[in-house]
Amino acid sequence: MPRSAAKSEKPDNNDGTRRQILDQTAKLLRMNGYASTSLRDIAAAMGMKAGSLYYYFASKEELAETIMAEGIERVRDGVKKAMAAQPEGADPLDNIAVAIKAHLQALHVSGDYASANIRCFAHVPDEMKLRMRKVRKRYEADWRKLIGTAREAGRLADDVDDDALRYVLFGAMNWTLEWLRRDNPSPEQLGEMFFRILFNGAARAGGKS
Amino acid sequence: MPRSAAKSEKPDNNDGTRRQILDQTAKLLRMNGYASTSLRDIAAAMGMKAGSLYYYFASKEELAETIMAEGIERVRDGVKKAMAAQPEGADPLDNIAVAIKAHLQALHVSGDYASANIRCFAHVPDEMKLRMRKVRKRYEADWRKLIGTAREAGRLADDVDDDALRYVLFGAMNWTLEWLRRDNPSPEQLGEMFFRILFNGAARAGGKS
DNA sequence: GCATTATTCTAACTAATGTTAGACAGGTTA
DNA sequence: TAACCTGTCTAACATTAGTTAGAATAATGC
Repeated sequence: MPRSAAKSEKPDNNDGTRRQILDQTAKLLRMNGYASTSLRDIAAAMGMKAGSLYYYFASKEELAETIMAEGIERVRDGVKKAMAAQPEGADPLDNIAVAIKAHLQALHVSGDYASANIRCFAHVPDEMKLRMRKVRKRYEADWRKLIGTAREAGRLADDVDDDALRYVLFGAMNWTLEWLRRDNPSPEQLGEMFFRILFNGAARAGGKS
Repeated sequence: MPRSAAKSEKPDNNDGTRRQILDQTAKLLRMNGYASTSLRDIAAAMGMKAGSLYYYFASKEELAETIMAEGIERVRDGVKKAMAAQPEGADPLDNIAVAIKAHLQALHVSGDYASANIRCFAHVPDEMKLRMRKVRKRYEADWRKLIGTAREAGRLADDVDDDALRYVLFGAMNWTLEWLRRDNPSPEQLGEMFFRILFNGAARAGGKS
């Protein structure tokens, strides 16, 4: 009898081989990208043969899509959990600072899934890109809300565009994948500094501009 | 007799077929990435056959590397030109604002080369990545200097780290490739807003934090 | 017009890719 | 023991990749 619950034909338990395949593939996708990661590479990392992967996934595309979608959801969950731990009625800007740290944390600590998403998105088949955009939109909506709340609370400058602010935030955070090394500052320190720059400004106060 | 000058065996003129190949390839690399862009795709876009490309380039790698290196150099030149047009002794922060606009301009107006670089860097062969890093370092040094000058002039806040500021800048600017559409604000408007946020801060002045 | 050079094509080669069908071993159930 | 299911492997398939050698075409110089 299959170990999985009685609802599905294919194994979808999160503890066994399937999860290991996802983990290994996420790592490879993050490092090498979509097209350069072959099923034989993945199988080799698992100590199996390429054909065996089809017992768990219908195609390379399904495998990759599972990882990339989960990547966003993990970051989303990380941010959501961090927000839930915030006291009721906290300063909206504090909330954003916490969200930035949570996002960076999820991205860099065991963040192969999220990294795979960001790294592979541009080069993935088109239909898959469409579905992925929907998942991204959901996370984007979370940030819209975060920023919107700060706006309503009068905590944001009048001449700052909310969309532009969100784009700058995402850019600063996700771009860390391009350069962040093991010996770099921790996500906490980094998030602290990012918030400092983006919300208080890098210019010395009382400058002539 | 070859049309090119007498120094080289292979054509390296910038006006003919070779340049068209580079242009078409840059567009494809930007759209589809390194591994998903085949020499047959490139040849088809040129109206030629794959084998013919080898008359101009020794390998796919050389072709891609030429484009990616040139991509950075173009942005670099764009910023350099913009800086040269600045008046002597201009405010260092003004210079940075101008540099941001120039970078965005180069990235999005006929910016297939630079976009190809950013899009493909992570998935390119390792030795090539090493060489590319050197080119990137040169451009990075330009920004180090820009920021360093502002720092020395006392125009930057004491508790802002120069490296972090540079990373945030690069992230905000380069991440626009992930979302910028034709109907979005112009590079000038965008650069204006980015500078506004990053240097004056998104928070309303006189807030409680 | 002839020889030479520049440019492109043809046609193949090898290696690698995603994918599939069927065999095999091990354990489980009856 | 016999039947069955799970997980893996074998071995191949069609396709596509980068690359190459040599033929074919077009332009140029004398």
